[in-house]
Amino acid sequence: MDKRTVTAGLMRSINRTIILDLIRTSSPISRSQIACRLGISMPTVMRIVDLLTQEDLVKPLDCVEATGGRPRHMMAFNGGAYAAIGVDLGGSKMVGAIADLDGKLLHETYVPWKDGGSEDALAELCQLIENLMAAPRPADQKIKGIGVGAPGVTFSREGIVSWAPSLGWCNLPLKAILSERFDVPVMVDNDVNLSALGEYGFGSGRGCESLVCIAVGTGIGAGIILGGSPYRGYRHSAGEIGYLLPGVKYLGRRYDGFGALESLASGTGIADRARQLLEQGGCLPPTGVLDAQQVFAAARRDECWARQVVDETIDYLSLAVATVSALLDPEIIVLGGGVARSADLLVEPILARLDGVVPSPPRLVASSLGRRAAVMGAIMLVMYGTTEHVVVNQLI
Amino acid sequence: MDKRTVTAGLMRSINRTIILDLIRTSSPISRSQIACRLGISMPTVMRIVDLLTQEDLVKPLDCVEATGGRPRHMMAFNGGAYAAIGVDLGGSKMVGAIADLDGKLLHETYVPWKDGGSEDALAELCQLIENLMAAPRPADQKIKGIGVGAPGVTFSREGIVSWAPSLGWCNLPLKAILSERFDVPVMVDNDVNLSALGEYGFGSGRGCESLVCIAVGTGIGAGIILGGSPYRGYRHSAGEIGYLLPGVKYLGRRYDGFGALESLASGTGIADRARQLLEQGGCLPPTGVLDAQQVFAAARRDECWARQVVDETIDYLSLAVATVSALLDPEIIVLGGGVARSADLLVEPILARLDGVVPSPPRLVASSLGRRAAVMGAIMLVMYGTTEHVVVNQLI
DNA sequence: AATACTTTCTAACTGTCTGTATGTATCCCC
DNA sequence: GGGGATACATACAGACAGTTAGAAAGTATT
Repeated sequence: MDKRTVTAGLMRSINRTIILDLIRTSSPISRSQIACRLGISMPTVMRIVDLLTQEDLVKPLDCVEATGGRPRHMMAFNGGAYAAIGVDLGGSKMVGAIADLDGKLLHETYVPWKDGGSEDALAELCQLIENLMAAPRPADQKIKGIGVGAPGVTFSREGIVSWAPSLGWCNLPLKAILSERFDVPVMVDNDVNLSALGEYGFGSGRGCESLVCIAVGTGIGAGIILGGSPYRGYRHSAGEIGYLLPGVKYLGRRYDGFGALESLASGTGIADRARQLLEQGGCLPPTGVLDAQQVFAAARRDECWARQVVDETIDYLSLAVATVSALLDPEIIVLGGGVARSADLLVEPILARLDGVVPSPPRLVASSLGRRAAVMGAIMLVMYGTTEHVVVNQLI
Repeated sequence: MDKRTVTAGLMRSINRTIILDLIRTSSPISRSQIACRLGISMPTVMRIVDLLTQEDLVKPLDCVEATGGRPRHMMAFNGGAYAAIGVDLGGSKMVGAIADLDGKLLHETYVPWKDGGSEDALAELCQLIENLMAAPRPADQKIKGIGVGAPGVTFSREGIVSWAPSLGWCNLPLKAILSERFDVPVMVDNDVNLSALGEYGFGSGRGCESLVCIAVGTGIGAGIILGGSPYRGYRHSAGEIGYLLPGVKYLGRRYDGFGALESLASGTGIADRARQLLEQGGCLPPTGVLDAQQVFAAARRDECWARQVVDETIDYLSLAVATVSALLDPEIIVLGGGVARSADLLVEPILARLDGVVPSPPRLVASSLGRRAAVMGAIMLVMYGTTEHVVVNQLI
């Protein structure tokens, strides 16, 4: 595909993007500060900030700052003027929220999944969106759009969910369907990419240049943000670290739908390993069914079998973190997904195991958004996607 | 760091970059075709192509193409007008070349490394460059610059080799030294990044959007090209796949200077494993010393011990390829480095092992530039680095 | 308190670049 | 040789960022 040529209009879009991002991350800030910080002339800043103010994306504050000369009039990002709807279609649940562009939650819903076919999932999604739209919020607040994260392969540019087995969706043109029905812009992406975007915009990775979010839940996946932009790969399957191989002996098999690493270290894998260990030892699992949460709880109580399962989990996750660090060297690695609720048991031991193992040890932190990460990422996706968000890059 | 704002001048640079790249990859091409292909107006194409012609980067051809109307005057990239010098400082050798911007080699030298200290390496490098500059070439051909690939950690923007143990260099401002001495632009980068850039520009990965070059030599490293640009990571240590861990049991150790994977599957590692196996079996290595080349040669003769070593090597490399594919999903993976001379023994078996293992199987091919990859990458680096090479990217 | 100084903000103008519109050149086909 | 088609050329208009100079609104100084 050919690169994009530039006209005066796109030049304005690029500068607008940069100024808006600066205001968003540095409010309150005055126009002269923007000019100085970006090395851009005052009139240009004036013109663009005026436009942003007209669009309600930026608002002047009352506060001024003394400088020895004429005082600065401070401006701020006006995230409250718009709301966005974000939905995270998980493997076993659906989390939806409506929030303003500052990331302030206005309303949130959580719907556990009834196991149904494709039609049902779509109908429930529409119902959820309708409920969120009806939630009470400031009278003059407009809706910017809807962002949806789907568990599977997505073509985010086209807005198509190409393959989401847990929903029974195949080549579903979700963007077309939803934007037709709700008459607002709709953005679609992979749920793990959205988690990464959420952490990048509102969570542990705020202000970072590059970030990888390792989401450990039903499966394991990684969302990759490089230079502020989600990296999706040539065949839309970057970040599929559930398919990493924790050893040569995992080579000779087929992994259809579930990868080698995730069959060991995902929530499901943790529970499986615990069950096996207990059965081996002659004990029955505590309550018949057993999930990762219970394993971690038992490990906190220092039960021997659970400690062993958790230790092995730490080993496997260390492998994943080492891989990401050695290959991509991101500024920060965020541990997310359901298992991240037990991140306090994981982060330090993983870092300890990586000492001396990888060339430059990563910053590894727990998700600060928890199960809301993908939803917040969807808000971010809408914010970026509804205005031309474009930057220049120096090759080399 | 703040993103870059745009003025009319940078707008011109961007469009210039895109037009030049199109001419380079699609010569011969007419100006009207460029306008049509890029969706840009004719006058703009005219103006920029005129400038490029004045700079001698583009030349009009005599040939015309009938169209039913006024025939197209074809233009072509004029790579022959400039030469660039590329040097690949390997762990055990120094390869240098002078080539024109089409990638046509004019002269090449190969200097095996005498083991000396920092001063020696630099002096020999300077000598090599001087020899290359003195090589006979077309009279009117100007020299665009010098590109150097160093085996270690480099800060390519600053032109500093921060840590190259095999040369004894630490924080050496190579760019400053060489550009002072030779009075031409100098670019510095990691040798593996340059191999990737070479394959991307002139080798197996020509025209690809993203590429990972896995270089298996004394060590193992990967060069990563995403969106036409080398990706180097936040701490300049992306692509260090020599440090991948082929199993949980490799966790509890320290790897100083040599990673887990490369101690098994690099040229050195292959020789080590072969030696161990032979000693175990009571045989002595054929000639006392033993290197990877000999192991592959023996495997071709179907000697049992060598087949086993090669099979294990294939397993380890499959792990590396699977990792790259699962995490980055590049358009193409190129197998390079010294071991790639035996790529015919490796590529097919690796692909076979990956069938059903990774979500979307990669295109895996052998390097087509061989030991010249990094040198050609250096040429590429000079070509990109000496003119403002800049593009726009849509975030999201 | 009046003045000088400093910094922010505003307005008019200039320069650069791309696009549009129109004109010209050069072929093929009849 | 004329009509049609396509490529190339030129003149002008529009959009945008930068420059310059000046007004506004404070603080420091005398």
